[in-house]
Amino acid sequence: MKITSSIEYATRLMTTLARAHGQAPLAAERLAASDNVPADYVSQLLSKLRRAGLVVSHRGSAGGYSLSRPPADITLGQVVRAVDGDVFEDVCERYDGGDKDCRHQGGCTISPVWQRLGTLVTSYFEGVTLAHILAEKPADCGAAPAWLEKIAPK
Amino acid sequence: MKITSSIEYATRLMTTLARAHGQAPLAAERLAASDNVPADYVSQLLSKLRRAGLVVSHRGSAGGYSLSRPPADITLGQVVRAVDGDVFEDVCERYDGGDKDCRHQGGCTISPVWQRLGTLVTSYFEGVTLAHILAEKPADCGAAPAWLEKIAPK
DNA sequence: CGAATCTTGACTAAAAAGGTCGGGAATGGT
DNA sequence: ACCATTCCCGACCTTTTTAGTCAAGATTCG
Repeated sequence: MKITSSIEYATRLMTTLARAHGQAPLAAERLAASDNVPADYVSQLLSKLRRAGLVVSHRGSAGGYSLSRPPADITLGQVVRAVDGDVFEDVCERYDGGDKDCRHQGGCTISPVWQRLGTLVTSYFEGVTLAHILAEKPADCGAAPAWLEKIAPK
Repeated sequence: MKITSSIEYATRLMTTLARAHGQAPLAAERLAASDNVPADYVSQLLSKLRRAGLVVSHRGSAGGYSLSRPPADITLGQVVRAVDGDVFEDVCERYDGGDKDCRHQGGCTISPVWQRLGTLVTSYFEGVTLAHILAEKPADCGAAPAWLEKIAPK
């Protein structure tokens, strides 16, 4: 299980856009450079983010992208769904387990485990907004900022 | 993000073995048939599970596999690690984000989000044992059994 | 008009997932 | 001792997904 590059990249782009919220739009090429993402790939991701309604674009010189709404109103879940489809794919639909082990037969003790994990991950993503990410001061990887404690207490 | 077939299959196999714990070993071929997993694939998975010390094998006729310890002492995390390596891959190691966005530069506001998700998923997997899965009566997919509430309250 | 910028879809290369195959090495029953 | 049964292991193959590239076209601003 892992975070794909699409998700990583899109999150970086959105974070950078969030930082520039209220200011002039940022061109794809500038975003690519500042976030260290391949330029042509950025366009693709931004298009998806636009189709999902998370960013708005302006063409022409001085054009570019900006957030469609305040950082606090955009969740990571929305970003992930925009670029990668479902946050968590339903395993029961892919491997139906023949006669014994999945819901298609109505008797299944394993599925609830996957279902609940899906819920857990999905609600985690829904709980994190761009504003959360911005609010936090740069910190070493692995440090758990305070706001995360509320979403995912341990 | 999704559950791979290796994980799904391995979980089925382990659950079946757990059900037969204390009884005679089960041959790979029988396991394959009862869990509806390709036979040659099963062997591969069982070998990995054995190398990880989760099952023991017996050769010869009447041979087969059985759990190496009681179902309550085997977690899903151990199963996942046995067949798929890390439960959750560290995204920071793959995409280092150049100068700005990751720990390599010591300033990173996004990484904690992935780190915490990793922790969340990992500890979820660690919290579920084969005994938990066995204890639950067959139920429709999506139903959340009581014991899951303790591990992943919602 | 023309430069800057987005838009789209097709294309490709590399990696991972998913699965297959075959030859060999133990083991237990008879 | 023999032999069927079963595990053991690595190499191989196919398909899907991921990651990235490219080029032609459509808008917009100055």
